[in-house]
Amino acid sequence: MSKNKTDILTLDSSMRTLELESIDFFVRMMGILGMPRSVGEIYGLLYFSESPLSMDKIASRLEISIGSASQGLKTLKSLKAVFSTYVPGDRRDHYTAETEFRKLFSSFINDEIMPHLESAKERITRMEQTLSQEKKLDEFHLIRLEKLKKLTKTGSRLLPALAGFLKM
Amino acid sequence: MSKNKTDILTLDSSMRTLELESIDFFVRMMGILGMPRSVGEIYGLLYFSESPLSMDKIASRLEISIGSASQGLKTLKSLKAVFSTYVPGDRRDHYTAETEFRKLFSSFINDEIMPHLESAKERITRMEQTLSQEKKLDEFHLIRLEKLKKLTKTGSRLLPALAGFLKM
DNA sequence: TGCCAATTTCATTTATTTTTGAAATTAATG
DNA sequence: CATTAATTTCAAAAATAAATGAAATTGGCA
Repeated sequence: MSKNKTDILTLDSSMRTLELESIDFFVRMMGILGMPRSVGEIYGLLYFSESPLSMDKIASRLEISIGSASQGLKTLKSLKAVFSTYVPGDRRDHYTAETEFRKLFSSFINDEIMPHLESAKERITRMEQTLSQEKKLDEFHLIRLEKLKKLTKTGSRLLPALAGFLKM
Repeated sequence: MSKNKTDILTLDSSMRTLELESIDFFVRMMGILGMPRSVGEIYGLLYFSESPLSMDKIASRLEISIGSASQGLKTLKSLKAVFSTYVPGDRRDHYTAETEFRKLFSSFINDEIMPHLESAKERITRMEQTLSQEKKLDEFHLIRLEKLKKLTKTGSRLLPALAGFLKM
């Protein structure tokens, strides 16, 4: 289907302007969070789309490959940033953006940050063991380690709380 | 000097273990924040170093080029994550890690996040102008835009407050 | 069941980022 | 102020990440 630009041209030009700004907006936002361009593009497109879009429509509107679209949607689905919507009479999946940012942050924090914090804690435990094997009492390194512990503890308390606290 | 591993071998092996864990720790942490490997390595080395280190000592301990060390220190200085310490009788600069994480977050938020939020706000303003030029009242897109506004507003209030709130 | 559209996967290509290394610059010391 | 150590800069190389495109897989439907 629509490998041409018919879809684009059916939008009036202010809508297209808006769509492009939205895509640009989310490409940058997702960029801050370390997400690849295509992920931001897809989310930005869906965010301002009134109807759910199929994968091939997404790919053709954004002029990216279906491989990229599939990969990007996979990422977005795993972050719960996008979900499939049933469209009668069409066997393709159709996608809608999750627009409650609180949810997005919540799964971003859980999926992308918390695992790192957990392994950081394990590493700190290992460091404590190493240090306690030392005969001499090493004040300096003990203090440094305490700071790291506080850092990870604060992080793993604060971040999930934060997502819950948001009203968006 | 010391292009050989004399420096390393003067550390007893538990200290070296600790140093390596610290480097690894911060390589990963900084990685989450999108910082290159060398930046994490340098910070990790300095974090667990009792004395300030010169650039060439940093480069040789980490086995990275002086170009990388210079570049990485530049980044860390701009983030106020590292500062120069005067060492008598040595004409080289010596570096010490800032260990108050609150400060680090604060300048990270100010330097790396806030500018994006500011330009996001400008983009939203432009989008509102585009939308208001439309004759028909477009409920859907208005709501979406409102959400974006709330997002940027919440972000630019919450993030700086957060850094101030931290006790680390 | 067998067909075919839709989607996923993944090896290869392309683009981007980081590191290197050497030349240029800066700054301290005799 | 000339010399040389220290540092920065930046073009090129190396490493890494992302996108492509085609083959493999999945899953609905006749």
